Amino acid sequence: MTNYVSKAFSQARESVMNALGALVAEGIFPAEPVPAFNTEIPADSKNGDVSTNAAMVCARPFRSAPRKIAEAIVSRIDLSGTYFERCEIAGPGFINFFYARSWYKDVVEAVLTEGDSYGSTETGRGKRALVEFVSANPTGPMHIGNARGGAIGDCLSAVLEKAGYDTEREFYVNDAGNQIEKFGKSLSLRYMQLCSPEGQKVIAKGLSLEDTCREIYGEDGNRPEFPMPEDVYLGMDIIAHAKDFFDEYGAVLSGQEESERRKTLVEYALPKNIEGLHRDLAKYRIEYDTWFRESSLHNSGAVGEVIEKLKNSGYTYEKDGALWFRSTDFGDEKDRVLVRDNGIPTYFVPDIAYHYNKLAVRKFDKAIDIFGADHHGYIARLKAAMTALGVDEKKLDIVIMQMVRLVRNGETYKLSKRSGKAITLNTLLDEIPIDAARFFFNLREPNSQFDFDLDLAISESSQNPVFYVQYAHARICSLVKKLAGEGVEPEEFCDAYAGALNENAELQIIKLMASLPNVIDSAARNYDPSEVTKFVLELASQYHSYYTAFRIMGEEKNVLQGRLSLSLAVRQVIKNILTMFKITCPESMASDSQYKKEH
RNA sequence: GCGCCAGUAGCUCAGCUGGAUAGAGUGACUGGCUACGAACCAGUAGGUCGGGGGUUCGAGUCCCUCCUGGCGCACCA
Repeated sequence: MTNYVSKAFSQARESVMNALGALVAEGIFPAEPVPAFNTEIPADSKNGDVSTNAAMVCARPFRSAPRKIAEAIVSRIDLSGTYFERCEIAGPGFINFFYARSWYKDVVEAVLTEGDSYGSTETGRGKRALVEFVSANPTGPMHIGNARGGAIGDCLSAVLEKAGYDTEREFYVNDAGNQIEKFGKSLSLRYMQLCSPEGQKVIAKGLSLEDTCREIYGEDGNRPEFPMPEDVYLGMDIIAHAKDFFDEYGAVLSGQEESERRKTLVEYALPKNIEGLHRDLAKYRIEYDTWFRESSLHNSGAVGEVIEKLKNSGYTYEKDGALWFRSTDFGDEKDRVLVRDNGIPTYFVPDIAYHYNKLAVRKFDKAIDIFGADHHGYIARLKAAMTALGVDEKKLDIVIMQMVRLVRNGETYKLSKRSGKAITLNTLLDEIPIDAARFFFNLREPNSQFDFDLDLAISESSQNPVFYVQYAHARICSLVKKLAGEGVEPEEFCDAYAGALNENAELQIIKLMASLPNVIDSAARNYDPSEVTKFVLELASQYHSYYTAFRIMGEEKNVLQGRLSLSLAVRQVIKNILTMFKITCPESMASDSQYKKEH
């Protein structure tokens, strides 16, 4: 798994350093330490394939003009044994290196021989990463924000895997605490409303579930006859659970204690909801390694232990009957309550126990959470707690994902879970292709807010960039088939074929493909899968352009085989990326006539 | 008021640790299928990189300040 960009970079740096060493030895330059200098790929290929600013940063210590230094370096530089055929001075003092043919040949060969594993790196080898994402409350269906979080989390996991990390995906199930209390309260209220005389009247009509709900509660689920308190869920899904239970067991719970009724209803509805989360996420092609239950932390005593550990750490105190964590000692804005004055721990405590479990118990080298932007204030206190517990907080990384604003007919929707009016993940996936959703949500970096235009996503999903990439792949498949029909099969890539790749467009494509390992590493380091998405879009774009400008069939043999090998390499790279993102990689697109009929 | 994130073409956004002439898509306009797939390509038009200071060989990128927008600032999760 050679990285040809990195290899060329280090060759360039080494030859510059050797030249500088010689110049200093000859007394031409003072024996000052060489400052750190950059090696980079210039934006414009006219400025070479690899460029360094070494001469410019040496200007000050050597007390000489950058261009003069560059000239001296170039006069002493030895490029034999490197991938470069020459170098030259340009602009204010850049030294620009130009690849020899052997570099291009080796890159194409590497893509073809490494095949499905091309692009993988060993950066994270031996390290275990845990990515926790979505972790939607099991009290209701998932919404469009979870769709973004799911796509980002799953594709980020894939990026980390490519970068060599032993990666696990995890869903944290909040099956305990206040949310569940609220869930039980909501279920109980709805159930009792169904048992009431007004409810019974409607049920007697034997309508469908949906119509029953509308008839009883109106469109928004909140009719004045059935007032609902502030702290309950109003969504139709709650009503549906209550109705299902009623249909199965009738009014058996109406005479029971409120707490008993809530418990029974939660035990009835929660597993169904969790099953629904599994189902919807599987449909979205997300498979978790672990579904971690919050309740397990309570049952195992881990929550109590964490309180003890924090007390022993000395970073807690009691005030107003509550137990506080001195998180300001670690840079948090204010201290936080761990245990309320009523003796019940806040949500913070099981969350500390959970992250302690990830890092100290299960010993992951990296624990990565995908948070919605509304939780960003939570990061400081969580890291503070890790530090207080003696866990290296640098192992905990939080990716902040900005909220999705839903736009329909030019209007923005306010997502409200309480009212139950949010667009569910399931609805979204019914309306737009999964390929498109997974790609679309990884088009921008997580920490950028963007509008999700539902009209656009539905009516013009064929314009989604994912089709552009898939089309490039299908085109190459089609080309290979066509050639096979003419009796032309791809042959092993050799010097003669490589030598026929002379067009600038061809060399650019090869350079782009060579950078995939760097893109993977960068995306893993920045926790940003969109870097990979942008890369594959750029590759598809360059290939489409190339394909239109140059012919392959009917060309002289070396040219034909050279271009065919290049095309096969492009196809391989596209396939590797789409596959890692769990996006289908079609060998043919729907036929043109069929496409036009549909649009 | 305090904190986090952002402001780049009409719209949606790229722009890697400061680098050479700021780029795509989309919309508008103009061309290209008897052609390896036109879900494609080529071209034209569109910019005071929110405003103002500063740092240096060099700033969309770093620092300060102001303006605007999003999100937070619970003994909710």
